[in-house]
Amino acid sequence: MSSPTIKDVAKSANVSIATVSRVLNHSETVHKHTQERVLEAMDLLGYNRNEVARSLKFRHTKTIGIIAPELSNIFFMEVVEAIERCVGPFGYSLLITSSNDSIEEEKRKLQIFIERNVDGIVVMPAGAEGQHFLTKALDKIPLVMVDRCIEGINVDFVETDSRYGVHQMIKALSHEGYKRIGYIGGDLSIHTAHERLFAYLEAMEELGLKVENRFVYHQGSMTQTSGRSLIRQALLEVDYPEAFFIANDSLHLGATIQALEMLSSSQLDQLVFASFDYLSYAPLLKLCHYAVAQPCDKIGEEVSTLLLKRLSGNWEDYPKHVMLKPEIKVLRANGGIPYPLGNSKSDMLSS
Amino acid sequence: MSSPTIKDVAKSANVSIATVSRVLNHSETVHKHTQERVLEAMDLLGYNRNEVARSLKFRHTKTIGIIAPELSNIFFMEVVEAIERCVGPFGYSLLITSSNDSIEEEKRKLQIFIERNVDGIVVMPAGAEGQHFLTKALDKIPLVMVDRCIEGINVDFVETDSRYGVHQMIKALSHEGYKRIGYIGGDLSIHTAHERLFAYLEAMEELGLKVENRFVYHQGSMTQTSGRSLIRQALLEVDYPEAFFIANDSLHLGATIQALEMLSSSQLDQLVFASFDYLSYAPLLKLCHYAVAQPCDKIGEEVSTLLLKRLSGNWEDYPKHVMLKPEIKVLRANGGIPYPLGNSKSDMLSS
DNA sequence: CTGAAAGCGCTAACAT
DNA sequence: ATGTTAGCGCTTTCAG
Repeated sequence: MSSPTIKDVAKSANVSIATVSRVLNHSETVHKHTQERVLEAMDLLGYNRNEVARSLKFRHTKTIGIIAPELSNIFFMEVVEAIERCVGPFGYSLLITSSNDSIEEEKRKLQIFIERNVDGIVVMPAGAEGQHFLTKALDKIPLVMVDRCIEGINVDFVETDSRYGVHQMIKALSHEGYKRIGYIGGDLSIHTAHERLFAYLEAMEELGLKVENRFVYHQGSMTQTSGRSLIRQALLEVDYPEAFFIANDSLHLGATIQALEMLSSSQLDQLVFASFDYLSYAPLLKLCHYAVAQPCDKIGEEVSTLLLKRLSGNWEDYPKHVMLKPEIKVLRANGGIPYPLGNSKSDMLSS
Repeated sequence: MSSPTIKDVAKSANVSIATVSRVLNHSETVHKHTQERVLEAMDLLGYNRNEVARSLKFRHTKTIGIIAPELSNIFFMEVVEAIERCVGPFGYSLLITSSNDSIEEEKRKLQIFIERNVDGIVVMPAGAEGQHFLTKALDKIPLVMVDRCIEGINVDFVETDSRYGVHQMIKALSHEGYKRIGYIGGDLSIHTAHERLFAYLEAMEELGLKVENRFVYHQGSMTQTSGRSLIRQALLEVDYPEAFFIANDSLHLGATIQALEMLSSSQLDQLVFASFDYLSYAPLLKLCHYAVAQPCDKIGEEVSTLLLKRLSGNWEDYPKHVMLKPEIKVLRANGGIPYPLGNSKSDMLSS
């Protein structure tokens, strides 16, 4: 009928449930012979430990809740995969859910995680609003944010150095001779969109390049659809710039596809991109001369380390902000040309 | 200190725990005034329901376990997203894990799911071995397989009609005038690799096209890396075919990138692909004339429907095999030309 | 070395 | 309308 419990095993092996529990937990204090009988009984009945009962007893579930804006995004999933590799060996499983880029949904999912007693939470926030992270229950649950952070919410946070990455992109474009560089990004309420726009502005200024506001797009979500429509607006102008920096891979994908559709091949030869992110299909983005590759594995590792540390009760450096250096890719096949890396404030990085 | 329980709330509101439980469960039989007091107490203490305790009581966890060969694969994650959309409204959360394409890992993850009392399981099997799915515990847990099935394991299963898709691809290529069509796939122990190879062979025969075994590759996993190395072998021959059918998107991606690296642009003009899968970056796969787009959302829906049905105790049509018709894409921008769809055995499908 | 019993947080008879 | 209590499956003192 219902799954066998230690009670059933105990009866079958003619011992008490305490003894069954002992062999389950590899206690040394149980007689060889008894142990065998118990093991046999377990086998016979097809017994499986009930983790939810243990969870109730121990007040931990050995699960980490993860909230991502979408699941079908390679970047997010690569860091999730890395997290699983890191925390899995410690017995943790992942409860993964999507916020669908909605704060409301994020709120709901967070509540579910709390009620399910997850031991830790990692979230890639959907937006700039984060009051829901201030709830009392979260005082006891380690929470680390990834990729996007929220102003006023001081929690452990790991991200890639956007500023460094963007500066390198603009520098590379400039070094190649481009003076007019447009920008394609997303709504400023998205942390990375905000960071990257300002880094772009800063870099342009530093290099003495003029920013043409008409070609600086920062609206909407950072999706493929948005990428298409933004670049479309630009390409509809007669005097659009030859180069664009694009703030993430979805936008980049959309922009490339749109450009391929709208432009003749000679026009295409005159259009160059540099962008954030470098994922599995990056080699196909032919207009791209330079890209910033985020260290997904490393991000996952850092998140896990932080989580495991908090889980073990160590809060000494809370809240910690870890900033990872990305790798700069020069796509020579597409026309990118190597340039001197680094700048006054950052140190060298291999490509 | 520790999270407040109904006990704390009861004390604070000066009622019994039963009453607290009643307001928690929206029982009608509690006095308005009492209810208010309880609600206030909850609010004051920051009470959250403990789902683990409820799970123990109810013997269900409201969670569905999902095992995918990898998480950073858009196809898998799109179906997972669809599943979440379908079962979420019924209160289910997803415990998602990767088998890393390893049977051993799959076995381990399955055991974890059983011990955690997931209510249902969906798995995209890593390989052709599936003895571990025969364990007694699974008699009580609905399990549905997706995309790949395992011989001898009769469970609910939903897949895309590979045969139909492949036939259409070969037909399209043939209609466009190609007579020599190679095949790039994976190890036959992978269900889809097996299905698609035989469909290819069958279609070639049906159309009176000669199969050249030298250019029929079916080995290794269906990954980007494998795609690169397989097409490389082909392109190293002087007389490689002008057209190839490729069995999935990762292989396709690898093959395209490799071809782009190895071939001159005039050689590239002479190379044509048709393939299974059509994902977000598909428009960039320039060598592709035709593609089979799997209905990810529909797959997720079917899986969910089946799962929910079993979960509600309805096993009447078990084991059910649902086969979904894919959509055929003609990539005109890349040179694909529309052709008469359908064949003697299948009915028409819009493109 | 083994057993009895309490308790983790909650629900649901069964009482009152 | 509300309180008392047993019990979900397990671990863990405390006794023997």
